[in-house]
Amino acid sequence: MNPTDPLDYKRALPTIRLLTRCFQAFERLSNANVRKFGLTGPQFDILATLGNTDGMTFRELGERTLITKGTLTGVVDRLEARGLVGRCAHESDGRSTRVRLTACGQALFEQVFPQQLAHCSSAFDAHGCEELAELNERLARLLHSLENFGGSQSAAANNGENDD
Amino acid sequence: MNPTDPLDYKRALPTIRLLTRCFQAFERLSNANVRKFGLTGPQFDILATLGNTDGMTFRELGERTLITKGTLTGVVDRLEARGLVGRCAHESDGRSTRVRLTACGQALFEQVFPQQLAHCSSAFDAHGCEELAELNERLARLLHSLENFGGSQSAAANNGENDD
DNA sequence: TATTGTTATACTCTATAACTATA
DNA sequence: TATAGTTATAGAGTATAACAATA
Repeated sequence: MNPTDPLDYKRALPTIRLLTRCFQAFERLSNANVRKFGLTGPQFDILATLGNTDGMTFRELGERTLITKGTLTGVVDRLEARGLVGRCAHESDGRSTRVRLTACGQALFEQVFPQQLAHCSSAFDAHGCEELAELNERLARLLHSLENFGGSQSAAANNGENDD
Repeated sequence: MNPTDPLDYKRALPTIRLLTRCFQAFERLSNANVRKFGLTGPQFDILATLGNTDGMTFRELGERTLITKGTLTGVVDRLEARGLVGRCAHESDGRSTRVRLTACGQALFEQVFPQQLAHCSSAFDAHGCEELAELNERLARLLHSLENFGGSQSAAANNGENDD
């Protein structure tokens, strides 16, 4: 049972199942909370990515949230229609648009983000810091493999940096 | 830094980010392959869940794939329109419908499932069996917390048992 | 009354590609 | 020519709730 035996194509199956189920369980938890604020998952992602920044271009926003440009226009449209984000011209590149939170969007971000984090984090209460740290190490290694696999996959996305 | 300190609401954030990014990276990998067969993610889920079974009711299929009944009708409709699954009356309960793979669906399952598994598993090649086993242990513990959190969350789903 | 599955509604996201305007 | 973002199209999944048939 060589760990890199190409014939043993089933060895990753338990990991795949667990990863999927963990994420789905987390997402249910997360979405149920986010929807109370009238936000969808992608909308919250954008709010969280724009929070505590000067705003960013569609391209940057797309790279961070893994939403493609055509879709992003629609999602941002809906947030703009609700007065949560605004578009403004880029200072130096006439092709670019900068998206940023409005005062209203910033207020919502400040209300939702910590509350959302607290809500989701409480599901991790049974797990000590060391346990999480070890899990993180292993997930980080796996992430590296998954993102660099094949080469046809697009460059690693670097999701939001908000940590307050 | 008490591991269960309720005030430390940010301690789970790195885990949440890694879990999300791992799953997204895996899903890109998985979906890219599945789409070559003209299947969407949910459609493949259903195919994989029905494979090597006698079929099952909508309720059971919904519990395993985490797709709600209204949506499930639509997804099954599309698979049925392509001749991959069929509906038949339940033997003992007149309210129930049994969904099962057609010969054509079974053939597609046998073609796609192992190939998909091999495709996805190769992204795990750099990880030894012991490393995966430890990751699995930790994910299983986390899954238990996530699925049992709050109590308002529905019972744990038990995704497919296909392992061939 | 409760459950199974269908139907209906309305929306959000997705993939894809053509298009514009700038660079 | 290449890039940034918009528009158009067509579909597919989602949440929600009302509904019919059966238990």
